[in-house]
Amino acid sequence: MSRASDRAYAIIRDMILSGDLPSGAKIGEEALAEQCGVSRTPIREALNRLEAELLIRRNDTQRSFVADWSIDDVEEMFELRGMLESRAARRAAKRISWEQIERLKTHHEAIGKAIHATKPDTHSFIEHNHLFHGVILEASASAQLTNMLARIVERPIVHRTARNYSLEDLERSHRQHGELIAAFEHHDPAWAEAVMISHIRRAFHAYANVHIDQRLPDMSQAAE
Amino acid sequence: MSRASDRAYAIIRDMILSGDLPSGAKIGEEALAEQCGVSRTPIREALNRLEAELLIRRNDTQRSFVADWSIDDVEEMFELRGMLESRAARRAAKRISWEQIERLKTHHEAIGKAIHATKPDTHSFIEHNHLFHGVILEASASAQLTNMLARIVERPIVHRTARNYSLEDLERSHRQHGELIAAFEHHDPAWAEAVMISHIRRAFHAYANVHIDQRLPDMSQAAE
DNA sequence: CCGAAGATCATTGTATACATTAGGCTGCCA
DNA sequence: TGGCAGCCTAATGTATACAATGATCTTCGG
Repeated sequence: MSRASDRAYAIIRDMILSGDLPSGAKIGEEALAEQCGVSRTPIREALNRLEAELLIRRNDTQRSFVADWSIDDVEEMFELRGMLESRAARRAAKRISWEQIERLKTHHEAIGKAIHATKPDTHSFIEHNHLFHGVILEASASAQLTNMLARIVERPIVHRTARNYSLEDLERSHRQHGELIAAFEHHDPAWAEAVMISHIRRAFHAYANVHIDQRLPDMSQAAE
Repeated sequence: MSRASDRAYAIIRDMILSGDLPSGAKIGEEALAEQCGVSRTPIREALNRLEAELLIRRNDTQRSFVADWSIDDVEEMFELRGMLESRAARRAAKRISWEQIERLKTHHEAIGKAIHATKPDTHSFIEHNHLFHGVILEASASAQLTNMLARIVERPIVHRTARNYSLEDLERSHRQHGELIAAFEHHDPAWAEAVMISHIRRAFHAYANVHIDQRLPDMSQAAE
């Protein structure tokens, strides 16, 4: 997209993700325009995008606020992501090319290095993890899945999840990626789908354990 | 949303749905502004919304075109809709109130009347069908499901599907709605989910039979 | 003293003018 | 004659000014 509105989008999103703009905070277009150094026009475009991604809510009179995510929202988000990503994996398994599998392996190795550095390189992990899933989405060849998942993956929780992974979590995630690659090499949709479901659900529980010690959600309903 | 940008959105969407703007047609902001009687600013907002709904595509240089939907895209759309709506139905079954069930019954009756009028009232059918599914979405109490389905339901194919329903299709749809209400009255998530899946898949096949006589898609893979 | 109504202020919606950039046309050169 | 280069045109991106609308504060009446 355009330069200014993209910058504004990135800046505002980071302000929300970093907690600089706390949940429920009022968002004024003019104030943001000043902070971002652009006019209100690109700010408005950025706010529309952020609203579509549910990072921002608007009250009945179009005033914007930072959305607050309850634990139930987070759980629902992970489940939707699981549905969509597993479906993408199934489609990808039928269509993925050897070139795409090679790229998966490249990111897979990079993640391995990031984990086993003297100190785990979380930033590199997140980066290549994102690219890894991006290749699968590309291989799924579904504009609609891509469209929907794009809105989910950039959300606060997904970022904070990986940041709080233990070494064990990181290694488990890495192993699951390896399993996904194997499923793709065999072009086995059911296998890829199953691994992906497991992968996302594991991520949810890693998040839940860190962020809500007091409440272990009853998964018997949700996970079924 | 705002008055002018909403009107612009509705006008442009109708131009696409009616085929006035055919697939692949170039979309110029200024030309549309003139046709809609507003300035480019609300037009741009409308185009962003339509792009998010995949009714419009943008090339690498931000120029807009009417998206073309292949039969595979349509199939994928129905499957995504099935996933999301069945999930909404499951959630709704756990949470739906008697007041909401009453509203479902109201729309159910209205649909019945629309079907059995001297000449089936397609417009009324579509309207109350939309409201019926809207109540379920409301009862699901998931902002994220609502958000995602809102983008899908307004798409060209969904509209054209009902328009081409035979009397038999209409009655079958009506019966399935009745079944859904029963599932909700018993607060049975599995039942509601199953009926909804069947409901959406039936809609897909009704669409496919009308629009592609030449190719009956191999559902063994997709439906699975 | 409390409540309601009106005015003022703040914020968002729209229009227009300007900047920037991609695409195309024409003319020159090989 | 074909291809490339530079200008020209058209379309999008951004800023700013203005309009409309909702919120808040003040004041007047009960």
